[in-house]
Amino acid sequence: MSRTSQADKRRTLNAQKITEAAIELADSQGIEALSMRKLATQLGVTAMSIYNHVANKDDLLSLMLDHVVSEFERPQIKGDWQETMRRRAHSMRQAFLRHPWAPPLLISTITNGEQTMRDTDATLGCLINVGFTYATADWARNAIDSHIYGYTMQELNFPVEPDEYKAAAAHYLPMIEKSDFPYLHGATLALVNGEYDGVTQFDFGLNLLLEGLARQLQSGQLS
Amino acid sequence: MSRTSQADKRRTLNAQKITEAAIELADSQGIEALSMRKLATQLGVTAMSIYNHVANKDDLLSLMLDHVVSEFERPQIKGDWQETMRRRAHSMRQAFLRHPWAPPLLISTITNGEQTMRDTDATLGCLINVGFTYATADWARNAIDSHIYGYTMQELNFPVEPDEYKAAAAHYLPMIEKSDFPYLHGATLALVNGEYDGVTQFDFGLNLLLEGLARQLQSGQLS
DNA sequence: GCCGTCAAATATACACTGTATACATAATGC
DNA sequence: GCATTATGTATACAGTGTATATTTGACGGC
Repeated sequence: MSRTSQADKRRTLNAQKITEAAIELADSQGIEALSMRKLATQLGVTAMSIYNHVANKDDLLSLMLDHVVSEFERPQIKGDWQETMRRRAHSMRQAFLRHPWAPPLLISTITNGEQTMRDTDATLGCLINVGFTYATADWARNAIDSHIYGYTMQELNFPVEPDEYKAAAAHYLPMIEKSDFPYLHGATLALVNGEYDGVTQFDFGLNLLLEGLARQLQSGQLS
Repeated sequence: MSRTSQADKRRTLNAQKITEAAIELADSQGIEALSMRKLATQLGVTAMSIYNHVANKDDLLSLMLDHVVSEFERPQIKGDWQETMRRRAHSMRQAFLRHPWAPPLLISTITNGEQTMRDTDATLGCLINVGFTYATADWARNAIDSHIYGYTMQELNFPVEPDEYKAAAAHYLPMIEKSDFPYLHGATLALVNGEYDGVTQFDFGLNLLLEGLARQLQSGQLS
């Protein structure tokens, strides 16, 4: 038994297990709670053991991010490009809601891993396949991703359930002087009175982009 | 002289000076270099002195962010709403290029200061004034801001000057296997060959949004 | 001019961070 | 079975935010 318990203590660690435990910790406790010592404790090991499998914390974060990217739905090259882009966008938003620490890091990290390259390749491929040029496919991907990241980060910033909006608005209303902020006051009041449910729509902005792209593509401005 | 130098050491600090020094430090050295001790040194004072004027580091960051927001061009309620939105968007991007640490914090911070409220109020006001409802104005602002934040953060993530794109692409090309990433490889090659300058366009995505909004507004879908 | 009061600057300390370095130990190749 | 190598550990260091206690200097009333 001493032998097995000792054996258990050896060769149990690897980069994948570390990455998974780190993601779980960041998901449940927040990214600021992810320290090498806490992660090591979670893994039943000392902090320095981790460094036998990952170069440093930045390296670990890259592994975590690449895993998140692997959860994006990979575009099919053939098929309805608008629907493909929509499915990818929705899967990205869902992944970000599961891993709220990811978007700021992902968008601010230069060194991207293999999954990121696969995602970019498939996304560009889908667009190029329907007539976009390298340049316009890049512009389109850039605009779509801007919306996905920007929208989701705003959404994560204000984590209020649809049925709580009214209460949240009522809470903030007294701080918003009508004379100073007439429109903001009116908007908040509309929320309190139930004239507007406060739910912004991910698809609203996404559709504006996709419809605009489709129109420009059809009129030959993008090919 | 001892009196004046001593007097200089007293009553010289206030929240505004601290905020300005902190912004300067973050702009020049990066947000990760902004520590209370370094900031104190910059101000010729000890770290704990700062706490006589700001509650804690989070409070300081809020002050810094509100200053950044004050650099946004405040929408006029009357006037061409598309042009107003465009001017605001451009001024925001410029502010973010000056203060690259700001976007992730600004988009992830719940407690927003007075300047943020002024910006939101004026933006909603401009839209409501031309026929948007509280709901559709909120959707529009949300979509536009998503693009501004998302685009700028992507841009900051890849800080390559236009004339360096070719060299950067040539550097990355060997890492991108043609068989694994055909489209990414092709796009990078197009950059190396000068067929595409690599400059994505802030206005490309912004125009898609504004034109789509204008069309929907005109057809009565937003009022 | 002096002196008590009070605000502002400081000194010290604590718990926590990432990680360099040196070492111990268990698994593997010959 | 033994040397090598891989993996986990112990210790230490510089740096972080900030709580607490203390000193210091400016100002109002006499």
